[in-house]
Amino acid sequence: MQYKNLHKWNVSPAEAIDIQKDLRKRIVVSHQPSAFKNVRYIAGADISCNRLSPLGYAVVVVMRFPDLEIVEEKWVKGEITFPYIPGLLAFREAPILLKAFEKLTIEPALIIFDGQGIAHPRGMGIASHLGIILNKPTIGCAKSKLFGTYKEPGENKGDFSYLYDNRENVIGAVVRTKSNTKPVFVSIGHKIDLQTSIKVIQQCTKNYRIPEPIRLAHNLVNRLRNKSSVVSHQHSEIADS
DNA sequence: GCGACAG
DNA sequence: ATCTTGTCGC
Repeated sequence: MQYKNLHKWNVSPAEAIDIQKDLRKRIVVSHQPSAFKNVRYIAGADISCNRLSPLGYAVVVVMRFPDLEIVEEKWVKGEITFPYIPGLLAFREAPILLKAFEKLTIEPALIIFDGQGIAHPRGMGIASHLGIILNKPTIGCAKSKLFGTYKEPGENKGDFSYLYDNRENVIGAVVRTKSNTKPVFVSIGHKIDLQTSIKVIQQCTKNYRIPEPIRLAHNLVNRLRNKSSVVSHQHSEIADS
């Protein structure tokens, strides 16, 4: 999968904020839900990092839609250097995620990210940021809130409420993907509308709170990290003995 | 000054 | 996110 480098990543937090403010103007908000009637492939992406080393993994899983069969999985191992700073998640995760996207041979019509889209202090969460760079429709689906106010949605699967910024604008939705379970925070990433985003998230959710594309990406990234920790443990045992 | 704060 | 033990519910 191809993309254009729009800016550098090894920047200071202040420079990162300037980049986000600049990219904000380039978000495309779609108003045509019907445009996704013939979606064939949906991707989910996630990373995993070790507390002790800068080495981490990134995974992209592509699934056929709407049957959600896995059609491609790509992963990379690499350094994750930028620290986690609320509001600057993309600067930590995007560089290694892009390396995984480079390996994709199947072009997904839509990508779901584990994090916010426009439901962000500067309207530039990781889903919007990577949507612009990859030039693809994207959705942000986070496990918790970063920004905005909302009322708790109903307790049944399918119930949702809206997320608002401090001027009463709708910036996302709080969606109950599983009954009696914490909701997820859905927002537009790029080139999509909120109604479609909610619908896609619901159609990608089976028996778990987290929609399948990012749930499986998360699973794989953790399997990779655990596998490598077993190997290094064996090495240390050999060294100790 | 204080609380909130994706992963 | 990661680490980490038991515990509550479907």
